[in-house]
Amino acid sequence: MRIGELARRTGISERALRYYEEQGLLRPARRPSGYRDYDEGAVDTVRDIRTLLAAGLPTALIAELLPCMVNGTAGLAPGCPELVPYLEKERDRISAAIDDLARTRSLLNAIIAATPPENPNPPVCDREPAVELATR
DNA sequence: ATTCTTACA
DNA sequence: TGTAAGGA
Repeated sequence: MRIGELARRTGISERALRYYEEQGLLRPARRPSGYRDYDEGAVDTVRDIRTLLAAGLPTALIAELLPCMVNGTAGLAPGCPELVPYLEKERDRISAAIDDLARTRSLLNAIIAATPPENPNPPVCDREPAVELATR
């Protein structure tokens, strides 16, 4: 099938599918026309790629692990025990990131909590804002 | 009509 | 990642 059909059947944009190929996650054949030609298995492969990306794995690692993954009753799983350490390493990296953000949040909370009580008479900011505050 | 590559108000 | 441009 061509990229359009795969995009439809997976719900993934053609842009993303081409990106996955660029990252070595998909290797579709090419037609004489230059059009990419995906086999049926590509549908499942894309699903697995989405799963792994959602799990926070970097594309470089996904490219290496993907061919070794299998589908057990519990879903996508490592094909052999040797892969587990790689997954655990990523999990630890994510845990560390969560901890970092938690610390950042605490700091921000402290700043917010330090807000002065309601002022009887209006504003005290005499300076003009250095930049426009984005309205998002 | 589809897809391809390249590039970025 | 979206999207526009310019070709096949």
